[in-house]
Amino acid sequence: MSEVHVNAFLNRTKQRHRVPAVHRKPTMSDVARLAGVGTMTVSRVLSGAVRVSAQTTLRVQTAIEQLKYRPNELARAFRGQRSRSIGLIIPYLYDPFFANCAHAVTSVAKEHGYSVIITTSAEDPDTELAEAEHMLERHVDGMVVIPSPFRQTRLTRSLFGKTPVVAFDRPVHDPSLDVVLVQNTAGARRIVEHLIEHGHKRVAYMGLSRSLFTINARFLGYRRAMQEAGLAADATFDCITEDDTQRILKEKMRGKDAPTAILTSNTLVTRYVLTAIAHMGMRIPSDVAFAGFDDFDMAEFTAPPLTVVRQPAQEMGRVATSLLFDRIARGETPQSGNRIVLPVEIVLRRSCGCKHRTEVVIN
Amino acid sequence: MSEVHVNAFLNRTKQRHRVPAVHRKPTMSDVARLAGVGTMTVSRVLSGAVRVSAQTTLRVQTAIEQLKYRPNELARAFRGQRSRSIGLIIPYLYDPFFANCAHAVTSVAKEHGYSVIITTSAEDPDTELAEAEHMLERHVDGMVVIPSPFRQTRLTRSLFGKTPVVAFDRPVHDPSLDVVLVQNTAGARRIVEHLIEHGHKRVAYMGLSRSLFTINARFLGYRRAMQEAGLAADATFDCITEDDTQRILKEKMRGKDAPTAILTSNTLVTRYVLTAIAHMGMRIPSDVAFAGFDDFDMAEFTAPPLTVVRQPAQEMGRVATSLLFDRIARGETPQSGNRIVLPVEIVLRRSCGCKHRTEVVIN
DNA sequence: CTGTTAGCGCATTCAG
DNA sequence: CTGAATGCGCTAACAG
Repeated sequence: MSEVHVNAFLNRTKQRHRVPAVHRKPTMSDVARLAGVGTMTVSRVLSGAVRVSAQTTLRVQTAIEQLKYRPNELARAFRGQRSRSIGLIIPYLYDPFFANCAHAVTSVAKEHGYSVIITTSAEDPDTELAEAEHMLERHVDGMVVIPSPFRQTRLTRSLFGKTPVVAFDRPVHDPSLDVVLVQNTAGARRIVEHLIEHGHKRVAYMGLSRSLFTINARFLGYRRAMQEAGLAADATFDCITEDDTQRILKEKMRGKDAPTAILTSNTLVTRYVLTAIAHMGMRIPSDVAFAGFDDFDMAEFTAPPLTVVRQPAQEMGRVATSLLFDRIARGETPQSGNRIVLPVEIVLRRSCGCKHRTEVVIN
Repeated sequence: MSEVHVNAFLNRTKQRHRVPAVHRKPTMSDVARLAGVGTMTVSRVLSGAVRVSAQTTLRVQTAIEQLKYRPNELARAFRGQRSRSIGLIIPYLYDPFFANCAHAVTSVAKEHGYSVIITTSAEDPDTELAEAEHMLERHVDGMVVIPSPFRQTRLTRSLFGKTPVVAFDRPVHDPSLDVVLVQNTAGARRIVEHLIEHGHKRVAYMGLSRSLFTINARFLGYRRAMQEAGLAADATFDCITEDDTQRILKEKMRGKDAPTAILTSNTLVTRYVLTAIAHMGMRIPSDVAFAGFDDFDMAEFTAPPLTVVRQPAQEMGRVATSLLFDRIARGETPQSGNRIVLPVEIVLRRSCGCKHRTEVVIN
C-alpha cells in the first residue's frame, strides 16, 4: 500500500470529530479496521500475552506494517497506570562523577525497557523538590536520586506516596527510603593512615561545605585516623572557589606547623588545591604530600600521578537502580529501607610519596 | 481537613468502576466536587489562561490544597497532543564531553518547563534508531541527538514525521534536519600550524575510527595544514585500545622519519597516547611535542600541561536545544535545516613546546 | 464567567 | 479465540 493510499485510508473514517489531517498518526482502531478485526485483537497481538490464532495474527501484523502503526505509549501509560519510566535527579551533569552514576542508571533502565527522565538539582533543595513533584506528576514508576544536602533536602516518603524511591551517594532522613552509599569514612581513614605511615604528622583535610554528607563523612574518617595516631586534626571546609582555596593554603603553609600532607574532599577541591600548590611553586610530594578523594580519568598523568580513594560510581548507580526495579516489581512499600554500603579502593600512585612505577590498588 | 477525611471524601463517589482504594490520587473532578464547581473551572484556574472570578478561584485553590491535588501530566499530555518533554540521545554519559553537552540540554529544557528523556546509543545505529522510535512513541515534542557514525545513522526526517529534531556535534545526511557543529577542521588545522611554527616537520595524527565525523573532520584540518606547509601527512585511525595505540606508536617511533610532534583526535586517544609515551620513557615536549583535540578538566595539571583545541561543549548543547524550542514554538517543519558552526579555541600550554608559565588562549 | 458534552488511544471487563 | 462497551483524567468546543 503506497503512502497515498495509507493516508486515504486513514481519512476514511466514520468518527465525527476526526481531523482529516493528511498526516494523522494511525491508531489501533485504524489497524483493526484494515485487518478486519476488533481493537482488542490488535491489542492482544501487540502484547503477545494472550493467544491469538496464527491467521489473525498475521492479518494484524500486515496491517500494522502497512500503516506503519506505532503504539501510543502515552495512551498506554495513561490507561495502564504505569509509565514504564523512572526519574533521575542528580546535582550536576557536568561533574564526571555524577555523570558516571547517571550512565549506569540509564543503562540499567534500558535493560528493563524503561525510559529515564533526567534533571539536575544544582544541590538546591527547592529545585530538587520541584523537580521531584514534576516527575511525580508525570507518573514515573520510581525515582533514583542523589539528594541535596543532608539537613536540607525535603524529600520524604509521604511526598512520594507509594512511588518507590532510592537515594544514592548520600542518605536522606526518612528511614523508609532505600539508600546506597560508598565507604566514605573508612576510605578516608584508610588513606590518612597511609599518609601517616609515610611519616607525616601534620595532615590537613581540605573540603567543601560540611553540609554535604560525603564531605563530612570523609572528614570523620580523616579525624578518626588522626586521633588514633595521636595527631591533631587540621580541617577546613571553605574551599569554595579557587581563590578561597589559594588564600587558605597560603595561610596554612605560613606557620611553623604547616601541614606536610594534604587530603582533599573531592575532585573539585583537588583541582583548586593543585592550582594553589602550583602557584606557590611547591613540589609534590617533596614539599607537601597529596591524596584526594575520588579518582578521575587523568589522575595517572598529573605531575606527579595522584594517590586517591576510588569510588565505584557506576556500580553505585547500577545497584541503586536495580534496587529500584526490585521495588517496582514487588510493588511493596517497605517500612524500613535498605542501606547498602559499597567498598572503595585506595589507588596508590606517587603524590603520597610512594615510589611505585605504576599504580597499586588496595581494597 | 485531616488525611482521614480526605480519604473518606475521595471514596465517596458516584462513579461506578471506581476502586475505593484508600490512597487513590485525587483527580480534577474530586477537586471540582469539593469546591462545588465543574471540572472545567478547575482546569481554567490551573491553566490561568482564562478569567475566573476571584471567589471561585479561591474556592478551587482551597480544595486543591486540601486534597493535595496534583494534575496528571500524563493525561494532560495524552489529551493535549503535546507532552512538554524532549528526547536526548547521546553516545555515552560517562564521557565528560557528552555529559557537558547533556547538562546544557537539560538546563535549557528546564528553563522552558520541559522534561528531558535521556538515553545512550553507544554509537550503535540500531540502538539509536530503536531509542528514537521509543521516544517518538512517547510523543516527545522534539529531539536533540548526537548521531551515531555519519554513514551509518538511520535517522531521517521521514522517521520523525513532523517532530522537530536537531543534531549536534555531528551532522546527519538528511539536509532537512538542523545541525550544530564546532569548527573541527579549522581547529585542527590551526593547532597543526602552531606545531609547525615550533619547527616540526613530521607531525603525526593519531585518531579513532575515521567513520566518526569529528575524527575525520579534524584529520582533514590536519592534512590541510601539512599540505600547505609542504609536509607529508602521517595519520592512523586505529587507536582503538591502549594496546593498539602503544603498538602503533612504537612502530612510528622506530624509523628514521619518526614524528617529532603528535596531534590526537580526542581525549580518549590522548589518554592512550600519554600512556604509551610514558611506557616508552619519552619526555614531552623534548622527545616529542604533543597537542590534543578537546580540552578536559585536568589538562593543566598533566606533565606537562597539555596544549589542546577547546570545544564549547555546553554552548553547543545550549544552541542546539534553543534551536529545537524555536522549532517547537513555530510548529513548522523547514525544507532545509540550519547548519550552525561554533568557533573553537586553541589553548596553548606547554606540551607543544611553548614556554608560557600559564595558558594562552587563541580564538 | 461557568457548566456540559465528548473524545484523545488504549486495555480491562465481560459477553459471546 | 474474539468483540463491544467502558472509562482512565483532562481540555476544546460549545452552550448557557
